[in-house]
Amino acid sequence: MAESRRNGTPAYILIQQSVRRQIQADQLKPGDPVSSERELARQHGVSLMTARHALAILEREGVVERRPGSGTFVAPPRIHFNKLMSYTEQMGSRGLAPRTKVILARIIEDEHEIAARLGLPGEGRIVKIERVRHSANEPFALETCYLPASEFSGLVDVPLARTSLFATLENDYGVELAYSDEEVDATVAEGRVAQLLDVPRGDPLLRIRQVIYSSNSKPVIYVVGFYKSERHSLFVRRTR
Amino acid sequence: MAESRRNGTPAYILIQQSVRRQIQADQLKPGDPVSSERELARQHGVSLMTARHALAILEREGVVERRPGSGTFVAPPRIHFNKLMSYTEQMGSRGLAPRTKVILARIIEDEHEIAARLGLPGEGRIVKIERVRHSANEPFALETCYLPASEFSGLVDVPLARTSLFATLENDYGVELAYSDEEVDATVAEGRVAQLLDVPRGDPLLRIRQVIYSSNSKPVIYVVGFYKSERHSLFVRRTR
DNA sequence: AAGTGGTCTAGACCACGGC
DNA sequence: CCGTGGTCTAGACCACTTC
Repeated sequence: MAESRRNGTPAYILIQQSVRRQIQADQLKPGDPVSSERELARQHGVSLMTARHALAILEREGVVERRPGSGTFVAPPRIHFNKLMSYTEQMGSRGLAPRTKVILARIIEDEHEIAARLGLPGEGRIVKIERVRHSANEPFALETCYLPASEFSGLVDVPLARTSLFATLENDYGVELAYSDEEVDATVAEGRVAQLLDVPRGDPLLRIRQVIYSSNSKPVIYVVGFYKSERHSLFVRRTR
Repeated sequence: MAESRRNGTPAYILIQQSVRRQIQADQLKPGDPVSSERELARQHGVSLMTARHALAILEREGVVERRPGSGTFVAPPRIHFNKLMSYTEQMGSRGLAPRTKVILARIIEDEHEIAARLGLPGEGRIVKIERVRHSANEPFALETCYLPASEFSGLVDVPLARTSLFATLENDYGVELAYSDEEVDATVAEGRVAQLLDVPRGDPLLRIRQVIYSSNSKPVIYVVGFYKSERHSLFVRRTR
């Protein structure tokens, strides 16, 4: 095998990264042609199939569009359908600064239903973090996260107002978040939720309950979120 | 190139089909091992990379799971996350009989916003179909569909109370539905919607606006749906 | 040790797009 | 026409799981 890999990283991932970097650095804009398969293969000293593999994954992720007979092009600014992203990442991808207020961060017990969602025994200790998300100095979401305290009790001391929960988990705890299953429905604002979101009671809210799993399919976070309806909608892509 | 293709169909698609057939015919149940890459390659007289390609696609579709060092296995009966299904199909998959009442089916004009969603010129004629979905003899959803009248004006005469719109489009019109983009938010029941759904005004409703595209990426249907919240929630899977 | 999936090579021919 | 992506070959080594 040619020494196309610097360390243990597969060559096709290095190629993806190099293309992604060019897009991120605005050297390539939507619609611009990406180096062709043959070109990438040559540049990286790699076989054609390997360069193809890299582009195939970028295409599947929607980063790039391939037009047979014509070339490979940077995909138009896509809405990130069905993409698991933290609030920080979502805001960042729109060039906005996230603002978060932590309402509560402590360890709770005897929440059997939540423990069950996390696959924990009934009396499992749980980290509970309640945050209000702001945009334009106005609250628009209330998100309550629950995590197993056995692994993540240290989170209660992390300054989550300015640190991303996703980033902390991935960087400091070595957790690789992989996917989430969400249940979406509609409710109306009441009591504490109405108060924290600063909306009249009776206003419609989108409620999203999600379980986020790590790459080994273990539940890591259970999140219940309430979103002001006129400020937030959810985009989903379904395929047949 | 070896004559691995009978007609013009690529070999990797034929391999996919053969695996799918075995699963469909219950010869392979969830958890059962699928023939290994090398075995499939031999069976189909094809190179390893080609067999791999076939399995890679089946994996991406969630049909199959690959465990390095171990094998490839039929994926467990997956909940159809992010799957584009008609109401009829959804009910059918739960063993329930669909019940639908057609409120309105006619051709409208001068609906510029809707025409825009369908990619039509402003004054395009549009088929509008309004239906109430029932379950347990109780209305739970109001769905309004819009389609370009240029192609689908015949739909106003189809008995859509007992015929699936998806099935009609796919069978009678030769349209291949491919994917949909949905925007989900929360509203409250008001006026005509509250009346048709038989709920008090002010009750929370889930609103889903979706554009359904055919396989050539042309918008075919625009649907606005209102769903009783306590009877309906939406499941979404996101991946990182 | 044998078998599996994951990565990779160095070529090949095809259909199609744009000039 | 040449360059592009799409398909394909006949091998190879690796890390891993299973026995």
